[in-house]
Amino acid sequence: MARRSDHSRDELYALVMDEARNIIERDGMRGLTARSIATAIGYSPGTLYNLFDNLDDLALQINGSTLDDLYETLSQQKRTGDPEADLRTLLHGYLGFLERNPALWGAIFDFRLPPESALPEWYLQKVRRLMSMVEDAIAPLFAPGEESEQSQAAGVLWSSLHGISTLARDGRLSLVSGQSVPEMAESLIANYLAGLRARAGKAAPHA
Amino acid sequence: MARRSDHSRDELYALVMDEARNIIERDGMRGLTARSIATAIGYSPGTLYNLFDNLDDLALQINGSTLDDLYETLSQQKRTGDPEADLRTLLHGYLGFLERNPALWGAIFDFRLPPESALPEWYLQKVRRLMSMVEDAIAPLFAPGEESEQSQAAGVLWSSLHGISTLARDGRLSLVSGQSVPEMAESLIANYLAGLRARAGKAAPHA
DNA sequence: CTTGAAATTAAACGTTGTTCAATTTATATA
DNA sequence: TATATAAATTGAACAACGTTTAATTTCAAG
Repeated sequence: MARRSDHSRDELYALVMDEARNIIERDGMRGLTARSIATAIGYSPGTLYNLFDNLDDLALQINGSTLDDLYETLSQQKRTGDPEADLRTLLHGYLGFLERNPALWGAIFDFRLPPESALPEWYLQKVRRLMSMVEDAIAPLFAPGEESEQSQAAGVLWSSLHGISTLARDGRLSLVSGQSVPEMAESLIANYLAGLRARAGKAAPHA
Repeated sequence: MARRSDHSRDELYALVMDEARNIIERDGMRGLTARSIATAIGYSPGTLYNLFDNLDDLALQINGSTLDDLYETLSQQKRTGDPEADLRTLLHGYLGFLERNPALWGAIFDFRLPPESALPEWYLQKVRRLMSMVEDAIAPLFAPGEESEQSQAAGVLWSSLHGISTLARDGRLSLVSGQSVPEMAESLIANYLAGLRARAGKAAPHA
């Protein structure tokens, strides 16, 4: 019925986000309901709507913060300048993150906003920031003026990796004998880079 | 309250499936509710439970039939025996299907069953059957005894393609200038195959 | 013609996301 | 310090959801 001073607005926001993360990691996206969050933190469902537009907004905030987390993790890695080595470093950072936060990472792709509505710009920027890490790693393989090819290649690598880990998560890839995500991802990187290098060897030397 | 003879059991099943497909293609997975299907076909919600275990089961049946549709489509294509050509044929069959049934195809990946429960065997077989088409296409690149590498490569190609089209669908790939799904997919195939061929050139010749 | 199984429904239950008037408190102003 | 204003919180309500069940009607078999 009334105003409380248990938590500041920011504290409450953090409280909600933390509890939401707990629930997602425990019960998946299906368990994330307004009431489950509210009762867990000792507030009423209505309070959530003072902090978030709706549950979709809340989910989007969660996913945004997960993207930030991954970015922070990968940012602390060292780069060598060698594309394959750096890509593999990124890969294992990514896989480690995925292992530590499987459901939280899965939530990024479980979440679908209502059709016709697009992801907000602030969210897309977080994705772009991650993808440009890949772009930087493969930069040595491209000549000046090939920025478009470079970002396309980064996009291919990024989304392919996403595809591999996503299908693996659903068990949709438990097909033949021992196909592990790291193995498949390594295969992707090694072979795709080989292709890129071959192309560069033929086409690049002009300047 | 009573038995009707408007439709046989099979007719009713088909009626439900068709209407479910309509709804998914119009409103996405979010619009697929027991009541929306039932009222559209002039039955009551309860009737659905005479045909399906629950809505998850219904969704799984829909997705299974979508996998079948794609398989039929791809099966009618001609193969040449050249891996790259055949893969590109498969790719464009896939992309065409995706263009004709965007939401229906998306439903396959939107759908998440409750955690801890796995996809049924009959469903996984439909996925495997599709993936083995890729496996067959790249067969010439592998020597006898390399079946494991071959199916791994098929898995990589399949899930990477899935990743590309999925991220594109959500607008998560509209990043830089003109990155189209076909372009990215072609890049994936061309470069990954180049890598495979290079490897084969070095390692394969033993028999 | 009777009997039993199958199909269908209305109604109900518990849960969901979301809104809103009412209420309490904190803060700013005079 | 008293008072007005704004903010925060809630319970209660609403419509929609998935699902179950008892009751009812019809079909098919004996």
